[in-house]
Amino acid sequence: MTSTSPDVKGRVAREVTRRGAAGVEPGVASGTPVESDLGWALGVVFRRYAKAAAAALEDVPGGPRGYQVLATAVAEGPRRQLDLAAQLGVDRTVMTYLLDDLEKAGLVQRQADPADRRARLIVPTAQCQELLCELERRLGTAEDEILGSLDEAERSSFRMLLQRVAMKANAIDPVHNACDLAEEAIDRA
Amino acid sequence: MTSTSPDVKGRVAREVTRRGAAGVEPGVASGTPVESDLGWALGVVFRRYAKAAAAALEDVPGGPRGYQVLATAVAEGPRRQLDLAAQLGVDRTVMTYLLDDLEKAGLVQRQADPADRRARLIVPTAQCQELLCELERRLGTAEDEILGSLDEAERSSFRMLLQRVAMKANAIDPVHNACDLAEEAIDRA
DNA sequence: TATTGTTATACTCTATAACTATA
DNA sequence: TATAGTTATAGAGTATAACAATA
Repeated sequence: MTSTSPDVKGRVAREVTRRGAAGVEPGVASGTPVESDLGWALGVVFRRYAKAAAAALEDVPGGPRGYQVLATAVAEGPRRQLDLAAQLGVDRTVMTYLLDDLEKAGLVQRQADPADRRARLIVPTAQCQELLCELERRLGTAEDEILGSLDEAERSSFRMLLQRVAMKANAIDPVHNACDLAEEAIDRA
Repeated sequence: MTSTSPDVKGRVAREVTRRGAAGVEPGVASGTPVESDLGWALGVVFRRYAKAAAAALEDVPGGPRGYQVLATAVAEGPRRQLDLAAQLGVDRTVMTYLLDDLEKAGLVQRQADPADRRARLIVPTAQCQELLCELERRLGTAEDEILGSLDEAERSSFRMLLQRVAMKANAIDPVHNACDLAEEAIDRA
């Protein structure tokens, strides 16, 4: 635990992102002095969750991303390929590869949109529905493990606070604007 | 906001990682039904923080990773290049490039380790110290913005709970084991 | 002419392997 | 022989650009 750092000055030893906004590798925290740091804790928890989720979704083509496509397609009904890409924040070319794999696995089908023959509607198969139920279960288990150090009351408190922070973060960041896109999609339908 | 999802089944529409454990692009949440999900919230908050940190550390060679190197070097004193790499969880080849840039910017120097002429000690310069103070300030501001939706009491409560979750996550995951490496380093010195 | 989706290509980041200089 | 560090190379993953089909 870098247990050898009595000379840390203030928050200088903080752990920021542990990999920038683009890296991948795990990275480990360095211990005592940094553990009071938000960025460090956030990074550790997030990566732990990401790792657990990736493990739970290992057999899904495209991993977590593939899962998101399936979940969205099931939850919101058949959607056009490009809308799906925009909503999930993935590049449209990536979406092509992703769907190639998912289709090959028999989890979705590409159907021509009767309203616009250029577009393809992504429709989940029955097999997809089944799989999602199982994945749901696994992800729930993973969540519980992550929050294992908190009792029930703390857990719900933590979830609530995190939710509020997330809501604000999401509101501030005008990223891809899935909301607007979704809205448009309704109008179009 | 995917405001159009009255038919969501259970937690099927949850947002996992929004990019897998390896992706990069931002990705946006889809709204109402998923906002009760841990993975979604975690992803949003983490990415928001990562983004803010990256922006705050924009002028640091190597970005957040470069910052970590500097912070560690300052906090723990001159360390050997390879130990630093192991501790921060970066590949040793990446560390070479990283240090090339940091050295070019006059933030660190590579000095031959008198105890082992193969090794290089990474020593921060005075300029590095100055820069770190400024970066500390910026990062603190970024943190405050992230937690802007919480009042003081909630903020400290959130930090505490997150810390506990992080401690456990960090303990469970036997990743690179910076602790052991650090321990070894002491014995060696 | 603009847009959906595909393909091919290029770019970025990271890891692997080979090399040097020391030990 | 093994290790610290460098360099060159190859490998994912992503984004850009050109293309076909349709609007």
